[in-house]
Formats: sequence, structure tokens, C-alpha cells
Amino acid sequence: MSGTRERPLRADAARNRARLLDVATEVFTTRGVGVPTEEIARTAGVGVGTLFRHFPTKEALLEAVMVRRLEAIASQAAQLAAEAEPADAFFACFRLVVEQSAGKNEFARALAVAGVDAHAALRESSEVIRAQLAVLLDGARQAGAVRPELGLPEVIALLAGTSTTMEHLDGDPAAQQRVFDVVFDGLRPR
Amino acid sequence: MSGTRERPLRADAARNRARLLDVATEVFTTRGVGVPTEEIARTAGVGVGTLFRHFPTKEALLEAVMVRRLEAIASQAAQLAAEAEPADAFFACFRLVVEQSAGKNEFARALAVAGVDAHAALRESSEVIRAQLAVLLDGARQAGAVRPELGLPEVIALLAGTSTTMEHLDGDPAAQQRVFDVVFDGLRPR
Amino acid sequence: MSGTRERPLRADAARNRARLLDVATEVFTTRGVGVPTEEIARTAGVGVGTLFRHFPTKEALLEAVMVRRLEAIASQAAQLAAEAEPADAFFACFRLVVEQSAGKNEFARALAVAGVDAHAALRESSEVIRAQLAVLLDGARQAGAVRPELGLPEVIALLAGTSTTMEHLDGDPAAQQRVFDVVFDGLRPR
Amino acid sequence: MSGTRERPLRADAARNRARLLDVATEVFTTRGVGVPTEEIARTAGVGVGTLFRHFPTKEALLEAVMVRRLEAIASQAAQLAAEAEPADAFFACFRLVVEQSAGKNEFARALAVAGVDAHAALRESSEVIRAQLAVLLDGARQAGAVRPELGLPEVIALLAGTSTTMEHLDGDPAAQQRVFDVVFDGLRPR
DNA sequence: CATGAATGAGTATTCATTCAT
DNA sequence: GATGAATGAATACTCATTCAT
Repeated sequence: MSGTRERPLRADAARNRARLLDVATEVFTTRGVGVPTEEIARTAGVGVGTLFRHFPTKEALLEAVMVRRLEAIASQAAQLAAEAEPADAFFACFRLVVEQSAGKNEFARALAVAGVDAHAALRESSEVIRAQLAVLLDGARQAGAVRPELGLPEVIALLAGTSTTMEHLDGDPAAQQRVFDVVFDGLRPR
Repeated sequence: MSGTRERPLRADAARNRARLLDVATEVFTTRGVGVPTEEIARTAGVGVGTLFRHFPTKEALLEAVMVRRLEAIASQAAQLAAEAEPADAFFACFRLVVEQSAGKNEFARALAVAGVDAHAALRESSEVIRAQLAVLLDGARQAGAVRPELGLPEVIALLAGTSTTMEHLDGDPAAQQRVFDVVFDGLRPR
Repeated sequence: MSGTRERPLRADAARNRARLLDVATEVFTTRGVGVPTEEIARTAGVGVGTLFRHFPTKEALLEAVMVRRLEAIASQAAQLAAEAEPADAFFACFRLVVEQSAGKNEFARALAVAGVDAHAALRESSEVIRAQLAVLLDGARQAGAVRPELGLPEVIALLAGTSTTMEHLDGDPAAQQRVFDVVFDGLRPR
Repeated sequence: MSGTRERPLRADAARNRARLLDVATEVFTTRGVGVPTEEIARTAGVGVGTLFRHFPTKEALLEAVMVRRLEAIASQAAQLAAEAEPADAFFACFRLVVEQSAGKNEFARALAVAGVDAHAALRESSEVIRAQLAVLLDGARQAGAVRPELGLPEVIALLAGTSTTMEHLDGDPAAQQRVFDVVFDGLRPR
């Protein structure tokens, strides 16, 4: 399978792909999903054709952006889980996910519109994070740092919601910290 | 005589307007703002021309939908404020707004916008709710039921965020209740 | 035939018709044929329905405007023909038509687009003027005031062209006069 | 090899642009500016998208058509000015402009516009012709071939008007010649 | 008769996607 | 592989005309 069929251009291709992902991330986050593919391509310094060679669909590009983000989150979460006490790890991870998801709610919605099927890669990546969160949540609950009645679904929903909350307080870190206080205190047993 | 289905009479204009608002509310909420005007019109049982006679712009339709929702919230909130103790009124109102905004991230978002140009009607309506919330929040803080360091912006952001959270737990009222517990406990002083 | 079937409202109807014609003349002349019927109706103080009762078609309204103008020209031309020497009458009539047609070239074109058929009333009215011009031209030629080789078609074409010329010199009566000098001198035998 | 029908190659973009301009010229001239863009595209054998890629706006297409025409006129006028005596050159140029504008009242009109905002290219081109005409007119006046009291505005207005006149005599070259005689004689001093 | 709400075909323009070079 | 010209379906909005009141 791993024959010698690779051509020397592969490096350029990879660079193009990466550049497209970077541009798309930036552009989708700051200006929404409505930005024309052509503009993304131009900003990345390639033709539209190249964009569509790498991502057969705009939606696929969207998905790739999210997957990359999710993978980054997952790897950071893994590190957190390894380095900290269960309870601390849980809260740190909560914060991490919220902060990394800022401005990304719109994507999720855009993807959701197109139907739940497909997006296998996405589901896979989020499954990883889900699993990590499940473990962390369990540890935190057993350590008595999180209400025992809370399940993973509530926590994930709270993740999304807190991310939205943070978007609304974009320029005000102090207010964002106060919100974290509220949510984290709320998560703890009475 | 006072049947439920008069033929298209003059006063039918009002009915068409209302129907358009209903359809638009439903459709914007469940499928996003991207739904074609033509489909909205068709679903409401009128021609596109009629839609544009009532709302000169798609944006105007969106605004009208939001205003109607905001006004409903405002009037319910006013009632709550009159009938309950400050603290109780605050939490009841919080819950009210969240529930009314369920599935309407875009609406709750409007609450926090208050800075877009044009959309005078929108700003006006959200200003009313803002003011109501400010009063309730103040009362609740003075009653010692809400952390004194929390300001209106954080509360509004939390409103939007909690609404998002609830969307994610759509079919599960028990989980939603648990989230309310988390947020409400978090809002209380230590 | 002329029974007693007339109702008292006839006077209002006539007034509406006249008002519509006035408004349409003004509006078509100053802002072009593209002005919406609804605006014409509103300006005339009636509903669109009334406009379409009087003129079954926008084109019919256009035609009516032109016919009225043509009839006015014809009657003034008749008077000129009666009161002046053949040559003077010809030139006076030429000037009259040019001045009365100012800004009306666009109409003609709009009507022409819709096909040469129909517009019987229009053809009838212009036929009258044509005939008058033919007589005047003949008189002027016999009086030696106009080149003998010029036919009615050339004169009519020159009428239209000079009208266009005048449109271009709208605010400058002195320049317009100089153009009349050019054309009138040119019409005379070497 | 150098056939007349290469397959859609890269350089075909230029061909498409030219074809669009040709079709637009023809269609705007004969049927007015109201012709749908889609029809222009179809007639040119391309999709609407292609039309809008080349001309971002219908107005831009109109402008391009006019500019092309104006430039053709300007270059021919320059040649005339170089080859003939001032007086002859003036009359030849007058005829040239009239004939090139035949059926294009809207084009000749552009000559006199020179005051609309935007349309920089248009204004530029018509400015060139204006300047050429100014020179020729001056020469002809000094040569005693044109009435000294006539200014550029009158001449330009007469250009447009004579063009209209010619339109009305479309199939009759003899009559058109007679009109030129009238106008040219009229332009000469007494 | 007058009114103006309703209609819907028509129009300019955008944008994801394809494909010849 | 990369490019960008071409495509055409889709969309918001307009306006002449009809018709219920």
C-alpha cells in the first residue's frame, strides 16, 4: 500500500492544505460560514480548484476545520488528564474546551443542518473528547468535586452553553472569569 | 357566524401578516435564517409579493419576529416582577427568558446586540427587557440571592448561554432541570 | 344610445381620469416610463384599481398621454395654419411640435417596442398632424421658403431629431434658438 | 490548423468577452436597455455567471459597450482630423459620429452626459471626442465654414439630434443625404 | 365605482462546483 | 497537480395586473 507512488509535489500539496485550513479557520470564525470559497482560496494563495481538490465540498472544509480543532482539544485534554488531580483536571478541561470553542458554535450548526449522517470523522473526533470527558467527570464526581447527579450530556450541553456565554463577553476577561466562577461553583455539590 | 375561516376579506391582511410571522418564527427557529422567503410565503399560504408588502425586506421580517418574541417576554417578565419577591422574581424571569428563547440562539443573541445600527424597534424592545432584568438583578443582589459582583452583562450572557445549553438537552426535561440547578446555585453567593 | 343610464359619479370619474393623465404626463416626462403605476396612482390621489379601470394597461396610459399631447398639437397647428402665411405657418408649426415633444421621445420608443399594431388612437392622432404638416410643407415649398426636394418623411424625422437636440440643451434657451436658426436656415433653399 | 472554431480554451475568455460585447451592443441598440442579462448571455452562448464574471453589473456591461463605441469613433475622428482641411474634417467627423451612433440615441446621449458620477471610463472616452470636436469646430469656424456663434454644446446636441433624425429614415439613404444637406447648410454662416 | 391587498412571473446577482488548459 | 473561467441553480426583491371588499 505504501508504494513509491508519491510525487515530489506532495510537500506543496500538504502546505496548501494546511494554509487552506488556517485561512478557513480564521475566516469562518471571524466572519461566519457565509464567506465564499473563492475568497478563502484567494486568501490562501491558491485557486478554487485547489481548494476543491483538497476538500470536495465546502462542508468538508468546515468539517476538516472542526476536526483539527477537536483533535487539538483532545490532545490537550489528554495531557491535562495525565498531569492533574481528577477534579482539577475536569475543571481545567472544561475551561479548555470552552475557550477553544469560542466562535465555533456557528460551524456546528451549519454542519448539523446538512444532516446527521456523513461527518464520520467529526463524530469520531468528538467521540474521543466525549470519552475523555466521561473519565474526567467520573473522577471529579468520585472526588466529590462535582454533583453526583450530573451526567455527561448535561456537562457537554453546559460546555456548549458556556461557550456561547463567553462569546457574548468577548472583550471582557474579568466578566468571563466571573462566569466561570458561577458555572464551576454551580457544578460542585451544594 | 363568527366562524374560524372567513374568506379573504379586507381584514385578512392582518391574518396574513400574523400567519407570516408565525411561519417565519417557526422556520427561522428550526432551520435558521437561510430559509428562502419564497418558502416562507408558500408555507403561509400567500405569494411572495404579499410577504414583501408586509415586510419590505427579509431582514425586516426577521426583526418583526424578534420584536414580537421580545415583547412577549417583556410582558411576562413584568408580571413576574410584580407578583414575586425580588429574588424569586429574578430566577423566575431568568428561567422564563431561557425557555422562551429555547432554540432561538439568534434571538437571545439579539438581547445582547443592542448596538447594531438601524433595527430601532429591536433595540427598543430589548432595552425594555434589559431594564427589567437590571431591576430584578439589583433586587436579587440586595436580597443576598445573587453574587454581588455579577453585572447585567454577565447575566445576559448567561441567559444566552443557558439557552444554548437547553437546546442541547431538548428532549430531556430532567437534565434541563439539573442544569437550572447548576446555574442558579452558581449565581448565588458562595 | 345616449340614454339616462349615466350616474352622478361620472364627474368624479372624469376628474380622476384627467388627474391621472396629468400626473402620468409629468412623471413620464421627468422621470421616464419606468415609474411604477402604483406611484402614479398614489400621486393622483387614487388607488391602482382606479388607474387600471381607466387605462386597462400601463401602455394604454402611455398612449393616452401621447394622444392628448398630439391632439393639443394638432389644434394649435390648425390655428397657426389659419392665421399665418404658408411659410411662416410651417416654421411656426415646426417649432411648436418640437417644443411640445420635448422629453417625449422616450415614450414613443416605449410604445414602439410593444409592437406597431394596436395603438390605433395614436396613429389616428398622428395622422392628423401628418396631414396638417403635409399641407403646410406644401405651402412653404410653393412659397419658395423650403427646399423643394424635401418630403414629409424628412421633415418629420427632422422634427423628432430637433426635439432630441433641444432636450440636450434643456436649460439654455439661447443655444436652443441658435439651433432653430441652423435648422430653419438649412430647410430653406440654398 | 488556424480554424475558426477552437474548443473552449483558456484564451476563450477573451472571445467570450468580445462576444458578450457584440451581443450586448446589438441587443441594447435594437431593443433597448431592458433586455434581460440572461438573454444576452444565452445569445452569446455563455451562462449568466460568465457574463457577470466579465461585467460585474449590467450597468458595467452597458458602459463597456459605450466605451468601445466611443473609442472607435474617437480613433476614426482622429484620422479624419489629420487627413483633411479643418472645415472638411469637421463635417466629415460630424457625419461619422452621426452614422456611428445611428440607432444608438442612448450612446450619443452619453456624449452629452459627461456629468454622471462613476462611469469614469465613459467620461474619459467622451471627453476625448469632445476635445476632438472642439478642435475641429474651432478650425471650421475660423475657416468661415461654420457659424461663429455656434458653441460645442450646440454641435453636440445637433449630433445627437441628427442621429435621431437618421434613425427615422433608416431605410432611405437618399432622404438621409437630404437631411445632411439641410443640417450642413444650416451650420454654415448665413 | 373605488380601493388596495394579493399575486407571481420576471430580473439582477451570487456562489458552490466542474473541467479544459 | 494547480489554475481560474464557465456554469446555472438559487435567491431577494419589483411591479403590472386582478379581484374581493
